[in-house]
Amino acid sequence: MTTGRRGLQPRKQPRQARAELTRQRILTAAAHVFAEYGYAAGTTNRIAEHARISIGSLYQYYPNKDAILAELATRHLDAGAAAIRERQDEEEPDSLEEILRGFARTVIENHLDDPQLLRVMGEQAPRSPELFEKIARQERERVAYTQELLERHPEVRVEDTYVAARLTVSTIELVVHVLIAAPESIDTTRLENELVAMLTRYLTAAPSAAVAPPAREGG
Amino acid sequence: MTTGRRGLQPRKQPRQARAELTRQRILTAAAHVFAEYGYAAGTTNRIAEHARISIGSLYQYYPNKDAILAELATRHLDAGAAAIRERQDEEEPDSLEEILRGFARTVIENHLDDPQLLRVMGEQAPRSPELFEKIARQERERVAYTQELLERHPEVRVEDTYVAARLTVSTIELVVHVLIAAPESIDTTRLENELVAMLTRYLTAAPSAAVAPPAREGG
DNA sequence: GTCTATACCCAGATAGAC
DNA sequence: GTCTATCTGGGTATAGAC
Repeated sequence: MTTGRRGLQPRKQPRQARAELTRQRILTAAAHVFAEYGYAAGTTNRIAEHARISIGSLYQYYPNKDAILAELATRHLDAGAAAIRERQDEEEPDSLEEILRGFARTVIENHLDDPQLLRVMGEQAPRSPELFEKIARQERERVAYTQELLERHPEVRVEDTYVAARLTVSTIELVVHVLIAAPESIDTTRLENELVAMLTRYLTAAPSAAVAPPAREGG
Repeated sequence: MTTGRRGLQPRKQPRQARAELTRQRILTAAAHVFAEYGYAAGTTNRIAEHARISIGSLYQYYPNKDAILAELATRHLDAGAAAIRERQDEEEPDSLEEILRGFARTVIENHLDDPQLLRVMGEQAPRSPELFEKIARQERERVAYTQELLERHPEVRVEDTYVAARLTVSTIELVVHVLIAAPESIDTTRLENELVAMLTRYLTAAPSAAVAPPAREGG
């Protein structure tokens, strides 16, 4: 077995497969390193070290540090979008509460694997214009979808569906984001229940009831 | 008017006053620069430039970059804490709704002057252990205070006051934080109303009502 | 007490051998 | 295609003149 060959091709080129594997190793290492050290201290050297490849090799696969984080972020975003779309494809439950529950659960599940990394990505990462735009677009899509939902659902009672949709989307994402990553973490089922309860009541109660104080001087 | 003197003192020494003024200049410049460029790109050179002093002078007043940001953060935190305490000293309104409204309004007001800076501080700043601890302590205090409030208030109906308190505090702070800084901003009064409505309904409705689906098979 | 000039540090990125 | 060794850039921080 010298420089073997197995036919006419110069070599059974494993380029794509191996390369893809290496990329994956780098991403996994990067996720670990960013989660543990944060963005700034998550150096490419550390990432390479943790991936058991040299720094030179790392730069064969990614042009720079931001590109690595951007790919992690993109994958997370895509996974989230896919999960939501998937859920939408199943037929929608009737009650608003169950719809919200599905939404909350999806977001929670999407945050479970590596809350620390998610925290770093969401909070410390410098967002490139493209990434920023991607995030913004996804946000807008969710708000639009939610607004539409609020408008067609008979249980809903809110004055301004756009504001309500933004509040709903933001609340779920933000609260899940920080409470999952919080040091003293909350049971996820409970978190889901409370979020759902909060939003359901908000969206289905008559708007004026809670906002205006009970008439005081008779009328 | 040569090197004038006005009495026996070597000179009306303006040390403290001028120094304090310079510190303030630096802080103001830093706030501007951090808000505009973010933490990493908000270099000390830029800060000095914007404050119209030399980089050398800047380091006469602050030992390093983090110290500058830490002081900005500390001032914000202290201002917030003071505002809340102040509000507590006035007598508390009776209705839960008005209490929550006061809380929400205070947080909103505290975020109005420089949302961008707040965003950078909250999201990108490397938190030193001391600063981190300070933030955590303030968070715990607010949660504890809120929990106590929930426990003694007759309108409140929640299973777990601790979880409810955390959710309440997190929701107000997070949602205000991002929606104020959002590109397409929401009217603050509306934001306040919606938040108050959401939380009031959440905290005062009977817990089981919204969580359990309406009985389906008769019972 | 303020400045200019510069030293230092270290992470990102590259060159070139193998 | 992977490595080691090295360069580069620029931000932080300091030295020393004035």
